[in-house]
Amino acid sequence: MTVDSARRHKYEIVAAGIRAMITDSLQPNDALPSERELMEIHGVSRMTVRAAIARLADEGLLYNVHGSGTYVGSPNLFAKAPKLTSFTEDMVSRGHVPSSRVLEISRTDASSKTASRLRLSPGAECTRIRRLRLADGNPMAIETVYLPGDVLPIEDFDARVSLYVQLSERGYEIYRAEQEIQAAILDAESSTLLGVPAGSAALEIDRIATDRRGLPIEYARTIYRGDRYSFQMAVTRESGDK
Amino acid sequence: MTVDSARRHKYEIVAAGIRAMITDSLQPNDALPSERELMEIHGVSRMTVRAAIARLADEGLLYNVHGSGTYVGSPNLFAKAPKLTSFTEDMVSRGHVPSSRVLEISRTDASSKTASRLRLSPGAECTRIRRLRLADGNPMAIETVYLPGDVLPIEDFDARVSLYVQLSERGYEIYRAEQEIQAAILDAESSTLLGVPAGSAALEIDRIATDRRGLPIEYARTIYRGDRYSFQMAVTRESGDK
DNA sequence: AAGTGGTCTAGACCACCGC
DNA sequence: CGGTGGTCTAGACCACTTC
Repeated sequence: MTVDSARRHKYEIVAAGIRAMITDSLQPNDALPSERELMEIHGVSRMTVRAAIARLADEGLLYNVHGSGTYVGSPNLFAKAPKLTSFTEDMVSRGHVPSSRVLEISRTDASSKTASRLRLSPGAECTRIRRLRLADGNPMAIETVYLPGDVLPIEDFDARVSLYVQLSERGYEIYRAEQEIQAAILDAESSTLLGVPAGSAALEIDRIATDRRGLPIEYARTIYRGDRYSFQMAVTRESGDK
Repeated sequence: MTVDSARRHKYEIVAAGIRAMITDSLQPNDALPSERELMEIHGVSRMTVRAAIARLADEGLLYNVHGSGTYVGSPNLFAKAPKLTSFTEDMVSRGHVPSSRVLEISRTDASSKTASRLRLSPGAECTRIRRLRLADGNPMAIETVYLPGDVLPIEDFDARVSLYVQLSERGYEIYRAEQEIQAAILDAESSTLLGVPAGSAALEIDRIATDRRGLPIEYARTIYRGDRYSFQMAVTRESGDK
């Protein structure tokens, strides 16, 4: 039984019902009952059925064919579209146990580049946190985070608590980010920290994270070991169209 | 005037109207008229207004705050969520002129890895196309594409026409893909082709592309010059939730 | 308390697919 | 042609923010 009585919205109940129907008795590319049939099955209006289906289609669990029907997606397509995650969340979702070692916490004046990324005036105060990030106790990445000074003053940072949780507690809710993924080669210092030979391949991910209003909250540069980390995602054609 | 009389759906007309309103007279974080007001302005029902707003919010142009209003997003957040693009489309959107040089076209028996990626039986026939990809005449990437033999027999391939167009003409509509982005280091052959020193950093993007039903159509491995190419995208938190 | 977006109903017509 | 998903209407109540 997948009944979840704690759900608040009807479309969530319907979505759960469809999920159960798929795992119980449907194969990839099988047709779902029509939207009108699902209305009667769940005793809801068509819009509610469609809201549930839209949700599941976003996840790649279903796909629609206009004029024909709604079908079950293929199992190898369940990989989800990329979303904004902290290192901690990312590692947990990959089945690793995350941890970290603080390399540096300091208050600095923003460089012109950092200032423009965080939309601060040049030379404004910011907090810089550099950490070695580990997965299952093994070095995975080196992360350098810059925060505007008033977002998280250096003296308030608690190394034992997830950064995103600390930010949330102070009223800064990260919502959106722009990321850039580049290839890099490890220098002597980084390769030593990560425990690989100098000159090894690495993945560098730069991120500017903002709240809903577009106010920059975090600029992070993370250097991942190329031999242990890759970035995976599902993409579709005609993103907004359809 | 942004009036587009050729639009088919009402929500597209409303969306165009909101777009014009933003560029004409609104600043980031300004509030939009309420949904009820927009109903009257455009003479449509509320659901139509909401469909238009949802569209624009997906693009990052707007954001909603429950109980408060709908607001204009920040201009630096207009970068869009990643979507499935061919090399040609990707380069054009970056403002480059794409071209390519065919290095190899052959019919091969799928290796066990390739076969499993394309969901073929091991040793099945497939078409392999290896091309040097250029942007503005300069080497940018080396792309190796594998297609199931019945999707595009080797003798039907036309090097002068975009691969995705050829596939579409044969009834294979690519819709979705899973991509993996990794760090790599160029070997002697690749670095020569790309015109950079051996040992340079590179970005490797592996892609399995399928149609709506999840049927694999293409497996592509592309090695990009690390000094000229980076992968950029916008991500949000709580992808499906909200 | 008033106004906002979020969910939901019970209908309707249209565009498209397959027989 | 009937059945399907896509769009749309004109209402309603709820959850939340703001004052």
